[in-house]
Amino acid sequence: MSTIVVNPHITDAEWEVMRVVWANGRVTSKEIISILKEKMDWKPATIKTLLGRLVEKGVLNTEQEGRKFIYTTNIEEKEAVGNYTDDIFNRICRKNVGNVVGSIIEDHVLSFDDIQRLEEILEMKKAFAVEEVDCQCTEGQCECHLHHHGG
Amino acid sequence: MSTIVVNPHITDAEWEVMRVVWANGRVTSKEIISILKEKMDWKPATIKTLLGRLVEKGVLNTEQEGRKFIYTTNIEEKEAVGNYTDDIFNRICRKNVGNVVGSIIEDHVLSFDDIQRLEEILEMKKAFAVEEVDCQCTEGQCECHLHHHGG
DNA sequence: CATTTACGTTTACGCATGTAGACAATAAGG
DNA sequence: CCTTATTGTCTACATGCGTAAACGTAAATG
Repeated sequence: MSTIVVNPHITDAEWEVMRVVWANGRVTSKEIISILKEKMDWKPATIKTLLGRLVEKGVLNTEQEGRKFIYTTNIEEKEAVGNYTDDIFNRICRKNVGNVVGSIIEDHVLSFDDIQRLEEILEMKKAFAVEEVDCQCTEGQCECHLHHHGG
Repeated sequence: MSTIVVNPHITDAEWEVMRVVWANGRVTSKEIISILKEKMDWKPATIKTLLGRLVEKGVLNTEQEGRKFIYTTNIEEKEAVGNYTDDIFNRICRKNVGNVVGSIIEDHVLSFDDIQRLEEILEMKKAFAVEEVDCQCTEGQCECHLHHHGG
């Protein structure tokens, strides 16, 4: 039984549905519709479409239970979030990752525990830190190469 | 002179073009086409379309210089990246921001300087840290509320 | 058993996006 | 001045996405 899980794109609208599935584990369309009723100004049909697409893409599973279907996820939230964050960091120069992380931290509220955990992670990262991060950008797509052709 | 800069969406393809503009400041379409020639398997026409759309959206400026146009950005990279990162953090529970940042750090190479800078930022954040981050999710979209209705 | 209700599937449609050819205008060169 | 090359604009088209109505089918209910 090999569950092949690829990396399908979860769109904005679909993500709203996925959050409900991730938070609740086993849900019916009815529950999802009810939970999203207020936040999203969607007709039930809209959610049904999204569910259909998510099943089609293999992001969600269905098990028929009596007359209704139970939806479960094939992709954990952590994984989906990871894919999403990877997208960002593929859009910037690697040399810049530290700065972007810095900005993220500055812009968000953290708990004491969060901070402590992050400090621990940083402590561990020191063992693998480099003098200068390697720029992997195509020449002309980041400033790192500027000194190569004297601008 | 008030430069009103909104927050238009920069698509994946457009981003490739923007990176060239951000890295080089003042560029012609010819330069962009040349820089992206190998990385993206695009016909020159494709880049022209993207440039047109970016100008239309107000992301890029054009100044006519002789026969050709010089493209310059209206939106700094940092800002665009910020918009992008905000998207992610709007997709997850605030309580989870710390963990996501932790994963990002774990997954990327950092320099000693990066780590030190991040440590400094964390140090400063301690002054504003909270005991527990406030969950702002719609009920049913994250696990924080689970204990409210005993599931 | 007939009717109503609930739920998934099919169809629909406009706008965004990736990709690019065709066309127009203008500068350069002969 | 006419031809050619260059560069921006217009048009095109398939697919993805947001949004939703219509439809079919099966379960619940009377």
